Amino acid sequence: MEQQNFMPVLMKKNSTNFFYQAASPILVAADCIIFGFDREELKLLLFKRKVEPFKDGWSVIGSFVEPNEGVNEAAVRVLGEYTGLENIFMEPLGCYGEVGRDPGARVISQAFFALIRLGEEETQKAQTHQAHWFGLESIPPLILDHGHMVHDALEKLRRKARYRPIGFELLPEKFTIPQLKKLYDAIYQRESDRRNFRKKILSMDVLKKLDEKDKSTSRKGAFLYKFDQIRYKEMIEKGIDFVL
Amino acid sequence: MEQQNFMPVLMKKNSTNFFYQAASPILVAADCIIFGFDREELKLLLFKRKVEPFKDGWSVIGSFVEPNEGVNEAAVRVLGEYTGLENIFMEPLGCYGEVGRDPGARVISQAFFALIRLGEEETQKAQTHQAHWFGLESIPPLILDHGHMVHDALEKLRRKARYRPIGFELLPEKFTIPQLKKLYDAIYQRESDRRNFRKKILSMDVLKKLDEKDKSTSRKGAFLYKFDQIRYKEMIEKGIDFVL
DNA sequence: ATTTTAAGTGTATTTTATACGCTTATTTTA
DNA sequence: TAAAATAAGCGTATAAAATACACTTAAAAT
Repeated sequence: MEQQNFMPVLMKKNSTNFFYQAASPILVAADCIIFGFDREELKLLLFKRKVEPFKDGWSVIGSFVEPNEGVNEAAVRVLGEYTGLENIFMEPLGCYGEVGRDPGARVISQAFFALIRLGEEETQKAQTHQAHWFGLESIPPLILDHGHMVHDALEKLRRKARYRPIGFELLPEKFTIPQLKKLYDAIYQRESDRRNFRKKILSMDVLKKLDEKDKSTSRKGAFLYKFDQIRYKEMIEKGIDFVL
Repeated sequence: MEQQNFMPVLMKKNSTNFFYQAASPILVAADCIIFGFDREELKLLLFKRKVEPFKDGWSVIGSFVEPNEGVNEAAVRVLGEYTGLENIFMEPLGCYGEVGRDPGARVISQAFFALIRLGEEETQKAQTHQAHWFGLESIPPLILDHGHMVHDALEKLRRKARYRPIGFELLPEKFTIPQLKKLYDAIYQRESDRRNFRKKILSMDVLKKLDEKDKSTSRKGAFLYKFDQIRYKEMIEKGIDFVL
């Protein structure tokens, strides 16, 4: 935390390595765009910034990368700090590196996007961190280029969800086919055919049917399924596409 | 180039902004994985590193990001410095940010991949910079995590080429359908059906047929085509997929 | 004139996507 | 307690796309 922190990254300060000596260190941030699904709606986690500039503006969560942690590690740390969750699906979104993007300093941000299943606890926990889950339709203006990041994240989520079953990251371990359909319809903001959706997902053979039913949304009840990871890996190895 | 370069990124050195003050700047590099196509084979541009550590090892081209340039700008500069080319197709690949990835210092690398049409000049020019074009089958061991970057770049190229016509970036303005097929077969390392390939690409209606023929590869000669950018943009807007 | 070869055309078959009617299990209500 | 209502689930018919492969053509080489 002291001033000396500005330099330790340069281990060979007085070496003859011209290129490394001439280089200028820059602040690097890891920002996480976090999506959640509460079985009804796709949501985005935002929080009220505590520091200037743009204090009290809405932003995605993030932190500067420490000298002794990798960029991915920093993202995992950030996610843990704000949500208390570990082992969350997360992957890199991109680098935001314009010179003037942060008036506070020259900061480069590596953005990530993460997917979370929302239960009661998660929604509650958000409150305690001055954070809030927003429906996709009601996202407030964001600071810096965070609006841009969120836009890119949504696009990536849509693209990604087509050929990797990341949708499953947003559902509980056991889920029904109508629930899965609802999620995909939320991601793509469309209304797909119930019967064809079922046919397609079942034909992929990556779902394990359970004997239990979920009766929360209909009188008849819908059978619960689990995602079959082993079968999915086989599919990928054989080069079969997963397109929903 | 002087020592003062270490600090200017922090504009508010003595402000009350705790977070920014506590943050540790890090070296940021922009690295470019450059693919080229010489009408026969897909190739990768590598060069012999001039500085320690790993002097004389093969690496992709790159440079540290300057305080007064964006990360993307840095990539464009690097590409220009090494190839003399501008307006090249390039897009971000990802961030490589492990703590120990570069023993010379804590360096985070933002990687990009670029596509270049290879003529005589380009191949010659490479020589002058201690650079060399390698066929994909004969890539030498690379320094640091550059092998990893190249692997990722190839994967991304393959994925990307399926639904964006980036293949056209690798061909001259006028090209024949057999040439285009050869390129896609090189990217995917397969042998697709000549007739079906033609049918598919023509059905997309993004090629403008010219009256000229290219006779360099057959007695009969093959008609030359141009890529119809306007038509392509229309397609994208209508949400039509481009899959080869 | 005949052969050779890549380029180009056409067609038949299989696979996949889409549209949509019908049945089922269960709860509500009449 | 029978009828109505509804989400879940099943099946089938049609359209579109992918694949396989036979055939024709243009021009140079023999």
